[in-house]
Amino acid sequence: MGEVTLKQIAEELGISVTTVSKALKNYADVSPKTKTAVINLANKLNYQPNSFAVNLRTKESKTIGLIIPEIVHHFFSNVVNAIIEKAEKKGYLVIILQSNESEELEKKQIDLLLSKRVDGILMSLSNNTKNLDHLKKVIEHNVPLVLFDKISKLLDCSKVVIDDKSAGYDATEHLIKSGCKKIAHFRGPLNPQGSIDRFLGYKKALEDYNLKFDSSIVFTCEKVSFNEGYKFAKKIHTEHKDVDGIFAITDLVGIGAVAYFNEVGVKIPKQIGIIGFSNWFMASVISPSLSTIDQPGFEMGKKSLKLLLKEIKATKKGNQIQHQTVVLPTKVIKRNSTAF
Amino acid sequence: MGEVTLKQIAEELGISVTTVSKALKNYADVSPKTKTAVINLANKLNYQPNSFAVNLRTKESKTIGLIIPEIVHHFFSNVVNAIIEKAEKKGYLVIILQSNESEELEKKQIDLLLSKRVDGILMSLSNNTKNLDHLKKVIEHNVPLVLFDKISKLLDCSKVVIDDKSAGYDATEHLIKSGCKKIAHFRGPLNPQGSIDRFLGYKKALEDYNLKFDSSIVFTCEKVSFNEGYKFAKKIHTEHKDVDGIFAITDLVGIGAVAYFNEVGVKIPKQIGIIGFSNWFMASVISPSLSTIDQPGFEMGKKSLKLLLKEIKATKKGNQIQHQTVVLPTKVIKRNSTAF
DNA sequence: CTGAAAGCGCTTACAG
DNA sequence: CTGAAAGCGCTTACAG
Repeated sequence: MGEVTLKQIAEELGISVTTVSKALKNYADVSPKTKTAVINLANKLNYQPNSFAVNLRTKESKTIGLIIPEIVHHFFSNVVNAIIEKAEKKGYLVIILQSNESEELEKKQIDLLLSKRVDGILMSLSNNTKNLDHLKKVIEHNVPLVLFDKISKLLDCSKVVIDDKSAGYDATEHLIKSGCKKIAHFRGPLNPQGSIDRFLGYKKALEDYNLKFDSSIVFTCEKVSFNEGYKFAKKIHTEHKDVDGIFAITDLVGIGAVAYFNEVGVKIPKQIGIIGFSNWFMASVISPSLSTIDQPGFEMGKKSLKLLLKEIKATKKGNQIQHQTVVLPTKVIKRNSTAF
Repeated sequence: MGEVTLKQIAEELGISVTTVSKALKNYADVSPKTKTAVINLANKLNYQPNSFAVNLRTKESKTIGLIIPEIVHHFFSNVVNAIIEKAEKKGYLVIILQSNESEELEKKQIDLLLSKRVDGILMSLSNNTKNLDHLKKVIEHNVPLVLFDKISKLLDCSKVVIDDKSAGYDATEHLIKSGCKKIAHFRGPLNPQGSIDRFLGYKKALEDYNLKFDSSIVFTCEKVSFNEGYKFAKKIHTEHKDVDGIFAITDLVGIGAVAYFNEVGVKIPKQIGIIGFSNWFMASVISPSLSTIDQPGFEMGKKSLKLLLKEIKATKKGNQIQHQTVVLPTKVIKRNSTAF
């Protein structure tokens, strides 16, 4: 199939490429008659502008890049869902890359996206990203960048987050108000700000309610996995019999704990209350259903994209960009794993 | 930041753009001295070829399109995971679009990808796609197309699938061998080939083992959801007390059934055996854990991509393409929801 | 070993 | 209202 070009239409109609281009773009200075003739022929030939040529001329790709740690993940797949759906409606396509929690891969991917000349980049940092030079490069290149969920406070760009500290506080407070007196925390890795903040919220809640903080019942998940939840629950059960509440960094970890206690016959929430984080579907259907914090993935994707498109538009116009940080609300979802 | 171009390098070095281009592409007919000088300066200036120009010249975008029904889905997110990971390694970027099970959207997305001039398209059909003209268009445009999982037999292109009929047979046979005498099926929607084939496999197994087929215990899921599994389980429990086995079209539906029976105190697998389909993580951690059919999503993504890249290469060379259909193996995963 | 020239397909400032 | 011309940044066949 020879692709139809402006030139072909022009020749067939005996007019210039310029006029064809203008007619198709509905410029005012083309006679209605010519316009109609061009449009009809273009339709008949099923003309599609060559986007490579358009890109080169306009210096826009109408494509945005998205980097997330992993796509097989309840929260991120929801964010992705929102982003590609909304982007499509606005005329943008989305290239998705996974960092697999690797700083090195993340660096390469940024270079890739930059060399592809995406119009903007949306991303959530890998847990292991410490050096931020690759991201500063994006900013220096004047490519709009919006960070969501896993962000770095050191980066001068727009961000969309939840308040992890207050969410961690709420989760812990919910356990306390459910009657828990000794609350363990299965925390996330040491590096990411989100898991630090949830931990700080946990600590603050204990403090406010006069419960002693005890570092021996704070366990650190490296992988944030079902197995870690299971393993730490076992540790609690065998070495810390007095613990009567657990705040798990994610639902998956919480579900691991639930599975362990179900197995050994410890009654939830009677003997121990458990709350997770994220509100993924699974949490609502296990038995007992898991109380959790609702983390609005779809909203976060939507908002991030909106901010990015705004910045892309501003950059194009050469306007100064006002970076902003949007904090999305979270809420406690009470289910059967906590008695309240 | 003014972008660095070949022209700038050429001027700075006092040589021609042609030579710069050749040096950077390691052509043989450039003196080592010139080559070194060019490469050094290019590195120093952090030169990146303008991909828009390269695309226009080479008529390749090094980008492939991927359309799936939905991304928030265990099976598809695994396929996507494989595709973007492998594509990146091969120098291809992936644009992902969701059809949301809409034929109309799917059509639009094909046009979008075609107008973006992706080098090839990977896709899994929406359940509601009946007219295939948009896909024939892809083939006519000479853009390589590989269908996976949800395919149409009417399309002349490469395909990667599982044998749904034999997998459905295996699932049903597993229930029979576990001692079930009256087996219900919570089937998928009427249109997609996969759910038809699983149903046929179910029917065939009943036949082979001399169990009577009874259409009143075949329920059709429109949404393939947890709620449908729950609802149909309830129907079974109240109206078909003699049913002692259920083959659910997916794990999610199966888990809905498990949830219902747990709630009303029906013992699984003692009173009723249940098997799902797909082997998503959740199936392994609910209680009782759900027996299922392992559906190799990652493998399917990997294989589909491999086929597509092969066809892209062949098309570029103008070679004739041999379409092929790859059937990936599935296997029964025995867990605690079936007694065997 | 080097470079002038053509061309990929489009857009747009400018002249008439 | 129309079109010739320049140009986006690259690649490559061709000449020397």
